[in-house]
Amino acid sequence: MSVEQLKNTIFAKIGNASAKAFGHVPDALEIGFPPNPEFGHFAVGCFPLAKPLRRSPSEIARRIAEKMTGDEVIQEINVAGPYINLKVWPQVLFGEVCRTIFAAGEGYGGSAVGRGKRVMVEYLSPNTNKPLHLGHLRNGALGMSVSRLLEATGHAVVKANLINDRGVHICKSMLAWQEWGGGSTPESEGLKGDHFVGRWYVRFAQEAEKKPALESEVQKMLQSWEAGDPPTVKLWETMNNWVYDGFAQTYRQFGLDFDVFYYESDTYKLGKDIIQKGIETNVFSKDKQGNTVFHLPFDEFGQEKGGELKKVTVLRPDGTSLYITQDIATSIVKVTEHNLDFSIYVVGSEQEYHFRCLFEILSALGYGWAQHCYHLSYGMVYLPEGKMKSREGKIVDADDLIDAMQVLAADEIRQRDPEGRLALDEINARAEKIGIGAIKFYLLRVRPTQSINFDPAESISFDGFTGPYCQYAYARIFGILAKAPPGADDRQQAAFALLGNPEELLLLQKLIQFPEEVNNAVGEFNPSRIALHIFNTAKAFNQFYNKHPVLHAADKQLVAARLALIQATAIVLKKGLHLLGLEVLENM
RNA sequence: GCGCCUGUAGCUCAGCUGGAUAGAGCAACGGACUUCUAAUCCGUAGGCCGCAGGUUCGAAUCCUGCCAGGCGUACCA
Repeated sequence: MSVEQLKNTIFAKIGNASAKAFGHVPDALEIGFPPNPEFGHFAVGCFPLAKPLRRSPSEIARRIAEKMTGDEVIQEINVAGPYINLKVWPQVLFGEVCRTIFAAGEGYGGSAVGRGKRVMVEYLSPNTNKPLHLGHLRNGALGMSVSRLLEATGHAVVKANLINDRGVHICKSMLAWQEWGGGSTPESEGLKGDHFVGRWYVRFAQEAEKKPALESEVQKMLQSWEAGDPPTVKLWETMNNWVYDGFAQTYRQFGLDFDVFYYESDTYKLGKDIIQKGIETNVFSKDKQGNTVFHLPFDEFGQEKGGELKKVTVLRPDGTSLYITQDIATSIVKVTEHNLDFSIYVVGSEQEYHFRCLFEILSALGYGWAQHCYHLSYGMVYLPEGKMKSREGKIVDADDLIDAMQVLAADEIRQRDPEGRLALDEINARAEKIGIGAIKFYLLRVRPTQSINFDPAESISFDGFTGPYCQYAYARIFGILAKAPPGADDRQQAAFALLGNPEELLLLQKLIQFPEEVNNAVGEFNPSRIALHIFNTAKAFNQFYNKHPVLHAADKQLVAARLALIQATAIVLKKGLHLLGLEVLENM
């Protein structure tokens, strides 16, 4: 009997009793958990029956419960006001839940709701003129987690990275390096490629302040690039490749991966072609200044103060393309190349208007799939004044933060290893999982719409509602399993009837709820639900751990039952952390 | 001005498809390691759920108005 079947059994029983009491079989009841495990294991509120039966929820609960008796599944039935609280025999409750989890393994919590659906998650989307920063890390953590959530629910996921590799900002670092670089390279300077290029971008800004004429030189360089001037294109390729090498290192370290890369240098021309065709079909028109524009429908966008329809410019008078021009093309390429059922864009909330316009234009161009495009918008990451400034300006550099977190984690590990038994490799391997886990968890633990006030002290904490706290619970379980004598976890020996104290019940409740939370998280594209639930699971385990021995429990059957319970817990913790992009450790 | 988001404990946030006494982490204070890793656990304290109306048997949750902050408001990305 699975957890689902257990719930169905309860529904059936209540349905029967309701039929006896009122001649009415309810269809809208929901099963939940009582606030206090002592009330029971499951709770059913009778509010939805109040209207059809025209009686108070309390009376309904009382009269239904009167018609119910215990059986081989239900141990006890209690009424508390409008709630029917049920206790299930512990051997059934713990036994069935553990068996369900073991049978599903790391598939526990997943489902097949997305089977046959192909979905693209575009995320990160950096510019190639400077290194990644904290905002990119939030984007990356979100994109990766949402991808894994979709995979866990049966979707075929294509992870995409859209690289903004052309434009005047790219030319700035090119020009600066050409002028003052003196042939230096990332190798010669011992710098990551993206940091090296970013340095020239900053240099340009400094020089341009002194000498404004540089701005027009950059424009000239952009024109050379668009004209395909070989030396300019060569320079562009060289510097972009340096950046890609640097990004690749950061992706690898932060655990981000992609199935496909799109480059705006590839799509911006296609964008122009699509606009041309759209002009012929009257989707676009020219305004007085010579811009090619799209008029936004009044119903959804309203109008300008002057009473005219709002409009989006899709081509400048000189025929050069804009951000949205390229995005129109990329959106179309994505769908046609990958036959998508759904296309997700993980991009900050400051671009909400942009995406509303983009999807509107795609619709107007006749692409019905535009309604299956979704902008996964997330809030900004704000920095406290004056803190964590890097030399390059008021940003938190992604690589610096990752390094700093690993150093802190390594310090913590050494504190726990005063005799210096651990090899340096082992310390570093653990520090990487812990440090990166801390960052990802910190960025994912609030819902995407919330902006994050980056608090350096809190972000580096390993206590409380953090990734390392959850990882530690897993490591503790592993520690117990490693010390268990051979055969101690023989499940034939496990007497689940001996389980049922409040700590065990709370822990079990978290294991039962996990699949539902995965479902909610996917439905809302909201990994924070997983973060919260995994934290609560880890906390429930720690509470149990602190109060009840596992290996030293009174008898073998109890040891085996508790081992099964914590093995099931380990599966849920690992799976949940995986959905957030965190790795587990067997020792911390 | 208009649009979207946010406002819950000193701080950071859950709860927002209405239901059992509003929860958690951090910070503060007090406890628990000869016992499966104390990166842990237990306890204390801390709240006109931004304000005002309305709907409801019942509102942090839904509706209206207002206040405060953030983002956006298109020829930047």
